[in-house]
Amino acid sequence: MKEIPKAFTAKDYESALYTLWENSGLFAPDKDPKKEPYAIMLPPPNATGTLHLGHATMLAIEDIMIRFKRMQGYATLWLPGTDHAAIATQSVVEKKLIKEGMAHPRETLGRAALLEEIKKFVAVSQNTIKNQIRKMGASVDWSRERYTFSDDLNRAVNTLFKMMYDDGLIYRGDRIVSWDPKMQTTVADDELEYTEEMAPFYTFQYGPFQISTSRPETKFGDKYVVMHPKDKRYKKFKHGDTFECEWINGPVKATVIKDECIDMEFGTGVMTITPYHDMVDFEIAERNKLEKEQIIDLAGHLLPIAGEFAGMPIEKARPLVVEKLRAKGLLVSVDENYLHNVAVSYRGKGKVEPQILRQWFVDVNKKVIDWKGKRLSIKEVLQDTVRKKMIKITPERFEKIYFHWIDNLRDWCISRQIWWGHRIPVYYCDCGEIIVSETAPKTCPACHSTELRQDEDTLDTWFSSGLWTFSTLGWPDITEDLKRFTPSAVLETGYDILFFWIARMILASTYALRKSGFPEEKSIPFKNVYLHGLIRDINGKKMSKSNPETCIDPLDMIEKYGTDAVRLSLIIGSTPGNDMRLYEEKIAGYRNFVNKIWNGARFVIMNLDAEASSEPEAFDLKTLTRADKWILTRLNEIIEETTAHLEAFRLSEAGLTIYDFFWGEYCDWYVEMSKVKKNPAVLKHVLKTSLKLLHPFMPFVSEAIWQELSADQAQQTNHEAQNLLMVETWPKPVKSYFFPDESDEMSRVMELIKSIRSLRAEAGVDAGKKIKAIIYAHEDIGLLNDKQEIIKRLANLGEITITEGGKKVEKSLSAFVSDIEVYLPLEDLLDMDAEKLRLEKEITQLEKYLTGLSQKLANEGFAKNAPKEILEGEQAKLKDATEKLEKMRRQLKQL
RNA sequence: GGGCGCUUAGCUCAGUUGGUUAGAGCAUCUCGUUUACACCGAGAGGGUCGGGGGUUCGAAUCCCUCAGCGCCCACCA
Repeated sequence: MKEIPKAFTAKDYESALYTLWENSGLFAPDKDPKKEPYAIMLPPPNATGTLHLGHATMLAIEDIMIRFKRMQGYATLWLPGTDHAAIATQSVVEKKLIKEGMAHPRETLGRAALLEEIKKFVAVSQNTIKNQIRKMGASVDWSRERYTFSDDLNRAVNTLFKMMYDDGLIYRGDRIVSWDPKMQTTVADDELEYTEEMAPFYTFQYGPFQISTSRPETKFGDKYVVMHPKDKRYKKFKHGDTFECEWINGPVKATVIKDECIDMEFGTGVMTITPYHDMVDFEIAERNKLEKEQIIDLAGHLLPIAGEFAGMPIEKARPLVVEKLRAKGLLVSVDENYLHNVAVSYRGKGKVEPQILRQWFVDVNKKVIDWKGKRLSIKEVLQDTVRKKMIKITPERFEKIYFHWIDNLRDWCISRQIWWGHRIPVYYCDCGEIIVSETAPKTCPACHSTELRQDEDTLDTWFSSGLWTFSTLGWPDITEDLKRFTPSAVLETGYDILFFWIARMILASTYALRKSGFPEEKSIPFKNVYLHGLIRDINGKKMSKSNPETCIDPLDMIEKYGTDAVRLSLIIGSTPGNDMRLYEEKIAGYRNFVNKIWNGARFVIMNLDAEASSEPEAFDLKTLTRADKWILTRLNEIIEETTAHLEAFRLSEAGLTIYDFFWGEYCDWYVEMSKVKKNPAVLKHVLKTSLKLLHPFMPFVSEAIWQELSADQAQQTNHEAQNLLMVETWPKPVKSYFFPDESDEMSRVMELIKSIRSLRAEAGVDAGKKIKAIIYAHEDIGLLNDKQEIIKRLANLGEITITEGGKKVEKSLSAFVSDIEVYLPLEDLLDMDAEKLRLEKEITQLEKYLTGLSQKLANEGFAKNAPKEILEGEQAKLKDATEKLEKMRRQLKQL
C-alpha cells in the first residue's frame, strides 16, 4: 500500500491537474454531432486588470455549469477571451506614462505610437489574466480564445456598422453629449456616475426675475428666462416677451419662455438656460427652437464670449464671476450648504461637462428589424425577447429593471474621441462624399480622389462587446461553430452590467443574426441570463484595493487554502442577484471540507478490496446490510436533489446538498460504521459517485482522488490508468436498490438510538463512546423489537472502553446493555403505552395535515389554476400520507 | 421624486410553487485521540424568522402597514 499524505495540500496538485486536463483536449466541445451543444461565452475581463473576486465568482459559477453539463454528455463550449476596454485601458496607460514623466502622452507620442504603447501593455496584462483563469480551474476552451480588438472581431464590428448604417440605424448628428474633459471623449449616459458635492448656490437678479445657479461661470450667454406657463407669480409675462437687463459683461436682451418642465416649487420658479452645456436646457432649447451658444471649450476653458474671463478654467472663473456680479449689486443671496449631484465618468473618472458635438448614434426607434412577420425597432425587439421568455433572467426581478431601462432608452451615442478602440469605418472625401466600408477604400467612388480621411473617432467599447456572443464564433461568416453554438445556453455576469452589456448583446445579436438569415429563436445571444451578486467585505462594503485590511485577493486565498476552497466559499451561501460578504474564515472552513474529502477517500483506499467491484450492478443484494442499503438509498436521493438544483441554477443548494451528505452521512456515519463491518464495494461506489457530484464544485480535489483510485486500481489489475473524472458520466439514481420498507425500519432504529442517547444524557451518564458503539453495532441490533435479542446481539460484539465519571472502564457490551437497564428504563422505549402515545400523537398530526391537503386539493381555484406538476405532486403527497396514516392506525390496533 | 432589494441563532448566510418539529458554517460550552482526518468526532445551549395587522386548516414564505439598512433609475436649475 503506497503512502497517501494525511492532508491535501492543494498547490501540490493544482497546476499538474490543470495541465492534465488542458492537454487532454477535452475542454474543447465534443465533435460528435449527436451531442447536444451547450455554450457559455465567458464575459471577457478587461485586458488591463488582474483577477478580482468578481472574476473569481464568475469563473467558479460558469465552471460549475460547464463541468456539470460536460459530465451530462453535452458538447460543452466555454469560450474565453479578453476585452480591450477602450477608455479604461487608454486611461490606465496614459496615467502610467504620465507617472513615468511624460506630461502629455497623446501630444508627445501621437496616435500610432500611443497605440503601440497600449498594445504592449495589454499583451502583458492578457497573459496575467489568462494564467489567473487557469488558477481558478476554469475549463475554458483555450483553442477558441478571442480578443475584442483582434482583426477578425474588427471585421465583425465594421460589418455590423455598415449593415446598420445602410439600414439607417446608424446616423450622425449634433447632439448634446456628456463630455469628459479629462479623457477628451464623450461618455454614454449609463457610463456616468453621480457623486454628491456641496457647492455654494447663488441667486442673482436678472432683470425683473431672480434666478439661481451653482454654476455662474456658464451664464455668460444666457438670454432666455424660463418659467412654468401656469405659474401665477409670473402671469403678467407672456411667452416671447423681451426685456433688457444688466448682466455679467454689460446689458443683454432676454426673452421670456414658458415651458412645462419647470418645477414651480424649486427656488424662484424661474431659470435661465445654457443649452450648450446642460441636458435639460438643451431640450428646452430644442423644443422652443432657441439659439445655442458654446461657452466652454473642450478642455474646460471659457471662450471669448466670457470677455475678460476668456481662457480661464471654469473652477478659477467661478468666484471671479460671482465677485463681479456682487460688485454690480446683482447678487441676491448665497446658500453655502447646497447639495447637488456631479456627474463623473465611470471609466475615465473625469468630471463631465455637457457639450454639443457631432457624434454617431444608433437609432433605437426606427422599425427595420424583420421580426416575427413585423418590422420592429431595436427597442421593441429588446422588449420582445424578454417578454416572450425567449430569454429568461435569473433572478426574475431583474426583468422589471430591464424593462424600465428600455422604456427610458434613448438613441445610443457610439462614437468616442479616444484612440484605443475600433476606429469608425467611415471615410470622408474632400468632395463631400461619405463612404462607409468594412475595409479601407482606395478611391472615392464619386470623384475618384485617393485622398480619403478616416473618421478620427473610435467606437464605444460596448459596441464591440455587444457582438461577443456571435463574433467570437466567426460571424459575419456562417461557420459551423456559429450554427452549432448559437444561441448560447447562459450568459453569466454581475448584475451591475445588465444595461451596459446584456441589452447591447441582445440588440447586436438579434439584428445581425436576423440579417444573416437566422430564425428569431436562433438569433438571440443566449437563452438564460444569470446575474450574480457583488462580493463585499465582512462589513458589507465594496471591496477595494484602497482598504487592504478587508480586501481579499483571490490569488492569495488560492495560495493559502487552495482553489477548491475558494470556489466553494464563493458559491455556498450566495444567491443570484444578491451581494455576499466574504471573509477569510469562511474560506478556511471550506478548506477543511476539502481535507475531509481527501481523508474520507484515504480511508477507503486504505481499506480497498482489490477484488471488489464498485459497480452497483455487481452488488449482491442479499449480502447488503441495512446500513449499506440505507447509504445507497440516500445516495440516490442526493443524486436526484443535486441534479435538480443544478438544473435550476440553485448552485448554493446543490453544493450544500452534496456537502452535507458527504460529511455528515457518508464520513460521519457510514465510514465510521465500516470500521466495525465493512463492504468495500459499497464504500467505494458511494465515494466514487460522490466525487462525481462534487467535481463541478471542487474539481481539483475530486480529480486528484479519482486519479489515486485509478492508479490504485491500475496497479492491482495491471490496467492503464482510468479516464479523467472531468469527463465521467454524471450519476443517475439506481432504481434497483430502492428499499423503502427497510429504510423505514432503519430510520426507526436510528430514532431509537437517538432516544437512548438523550435518555442517557438526562440520567447524567457520559455519552460519547457508548453511544458510538451502538451506532457501530446498530445494524446488528436488528429491528429492536425484541429486547432479549438486542442484549444477546450486543453481547456478541465484544469488549469496549467506556468512560464513567472521567475514569476509563473496560466493559463488555452486555454489561453496557445492562447499564442501560440499570440507569435507564429501556423498557420505556419499547413500552407499549409509550409507543401508543407516540403513534397517537403522530396520527393526530398526520390527520391534521391530511385535512389541510385535501382541502387544498378540493379548492376549485387550486384545481383549476395550479400547474399540472404541482397538482400531481400534491396528489402524490396525499396518497403517501393516507397510506402512512393507515399503516400507523394498523400498528396502533396491534398494540 | 420614482423603483427594487435586504432584515431568520452571538456572527455570516441558506430556506426551490405556502406544508408536518425553521437549517448550515463559524463562535460558545461539555465530552472524547479505538490504525481516514484535531483542517477530527459525539453532544449541548442559542430563534416570538425586524414591529403590527390580514388571508389560510396551516405563513419565514402571500397581502397591507410601519421602521431600519442598502442599491438602482430620474431633467430639480
